[in-house]
Order: sequence, then structure tokens, then C-alpha cells
Amino acid sequence: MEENKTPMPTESELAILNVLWTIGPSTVREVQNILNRTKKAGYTTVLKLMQIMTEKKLVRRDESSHAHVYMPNCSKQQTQKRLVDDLLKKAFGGSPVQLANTLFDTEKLSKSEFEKLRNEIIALRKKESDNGNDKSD
Amino acid sequence: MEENKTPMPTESELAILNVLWTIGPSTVREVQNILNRTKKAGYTTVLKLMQIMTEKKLVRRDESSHAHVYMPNCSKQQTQKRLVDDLLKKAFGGSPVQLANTLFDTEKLSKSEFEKLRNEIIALRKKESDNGNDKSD
DNA sequence: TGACAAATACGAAAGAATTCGTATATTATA
DNA sequence: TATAATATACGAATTCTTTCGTATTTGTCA
Repeated sequence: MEENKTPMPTESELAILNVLWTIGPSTVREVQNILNRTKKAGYTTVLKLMQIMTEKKLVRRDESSHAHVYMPNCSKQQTQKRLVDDLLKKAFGGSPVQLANTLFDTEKLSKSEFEKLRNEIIALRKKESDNGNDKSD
Repeated sequence: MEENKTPMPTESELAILNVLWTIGPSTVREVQNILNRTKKAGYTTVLKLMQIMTEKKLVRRDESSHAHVYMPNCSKQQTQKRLVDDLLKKAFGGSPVQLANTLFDTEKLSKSEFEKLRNEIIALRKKESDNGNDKSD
């Protein structure tokens, strides 16, 4: 029932997690290189962050090689879910519908994206009417 | 085209904005009373925050009476939009569809909420197919 | 008008998050 | 085996946010 209970990642930590979620287990050097594509970050800065993240259990690391290999210790989905819940609480009075509306208003959804989303919704709706409120993920 | 260009509110600032958006123009004392329902906050703490928010132009105030009357200087919708965009960028690779899916997975959407949302979507979809990509808000 | 109540202004402490310098350890290799 | 390259550990400066104490001002009313 309990999947993980890590603290909420900060913005920088999230940037690192995104790298690890995308390219998989990596050394500090590798993460730093990727981060530097978008934002300069000193090596020891990234290192320090990843050390803190290890303490916080946001990541784990394999220390068997000289350069430690880091990997996420929290799933992308779980984390996204928590971030959304957090935003929901802080800025939308906890109402997912309000958030959804804002999302649509933003009109960042292109037509094809919109199609996809609509299909998702229809599928989910069907699922819901099929089995009440079962959880399958 | 330019509605406002205030900085992103911090978490505490957002709590205050929520009060002002909800109950309208208020004194520091009134805001503090409401905040205290959910979280103890000293008077001067709230005062200081609201002073900073005034500098940042997140709020304005009417100083004509002894107790200044504060009011939001950024709209709720605009602010929500910015928060969503920010989250989108930081945690969803900028993809609204991913965020929407997370929102649905959360399954916080009750059946009736789900209905409402679906109608919103259908309406919006219709609007989009009607006039390409016009902006009406 | 004098004293108490209530508000503002302001400085600064306390916490979090970020950044980086320096010391130390490990590895490879000339 | 000494040296250079590359890693880690760790302390500390910086910045941002939150919190609050204290001094001062304004208003009330007996």
C-alpha cells in the first residue's frame, strides 16, 4: 500500500530527478553535463544536491564504482501526482475541476493533443462506469 | 495584451491572496484572523508579508483610513495560469496532456465533477473547431 | 488632554535552498 | 611509485522566505 514516503523535491532536485527519470542511472558528471545544456551548474553544486537527495531518499546510489551511480528512488508518476496535489491545495482550493479548466484556458493544448486527451477521458470514464472505483496502476 | 507583470507569489503570499480573492479588500487584521483558522500567524508576520507584497505589486492598498485596506493586484485566474505553466515546465516537460492525465489518475474527480469536466472539454473542443484558434477570454 | 488600544514601519533573527571552495580519497598511468 | 585527473565529503557563504520584536504613530474616549 505504501509506495514511497520521500519529501517533496525542491525545484533543483526536480531538475535532477527529471534527468534521472529520462536517461536512467547516471553519475554526477553525467547529470551535470545534461543540466548544463539549460543552466550552468558547477560540478560540486550538483554533487552536493545529489548528496542531499540521497539523504532525503529521493535518490539512491550504487557506490561500488569510484564514480557513484545515482538512480531515482521515487517514481515520476508518484512525484507528479504529489506536485499536482500540492498545487491543488495551495492555489485551487483543492478542486481538480478548477485546475483542469485553467489547463484548458491556457490553450496550450493543440488540436491533436486535445484529441488524445479527449480519448483518455472517455476511456477513463468508461473504466469508471465499468468497475466503480477500482485501481489498476 | 498585458494584464499584469507581478512576480510569482510565494506560498505564504498565495495564502494571503486567496483570502483577498475570496473575501475582497481587507485589513491586515482581517486577513490574519482568517489565516489563523488554518495556521497560527502573528499579526506583525502577516503585516510584514503584506507590506512586501505591496512592494512587489502583488497587492495594492488604500491608506486613507488608519488601518490600511489591501486588495489583490493580480487576478486569480492569471495567477493560477502562471502557477500551472510553471508546474508544467518544471515537472511535466511542458506537456499539458501529461498534467491532465495525472489529474485524472489522481481520481479525485468525483463522477459529477467528471461530468462537468467532460462538458467543458466538449464545449471547448467545439469552440476550437468553430474558429480555429481565436482568443476570447 | 492624557493614557490606553490598535496600527504601521523597520530591522533583524531563523530557516530553507542553492552555490561553491577546499580538503581528501581513489584511480590510472607514465 | 609518484603524479595528474577525477571523485567525494563537507563547511560555509549567499540568497530567499518566513517570523517576530520593538519603536513609533494614530485614533479613542473618559
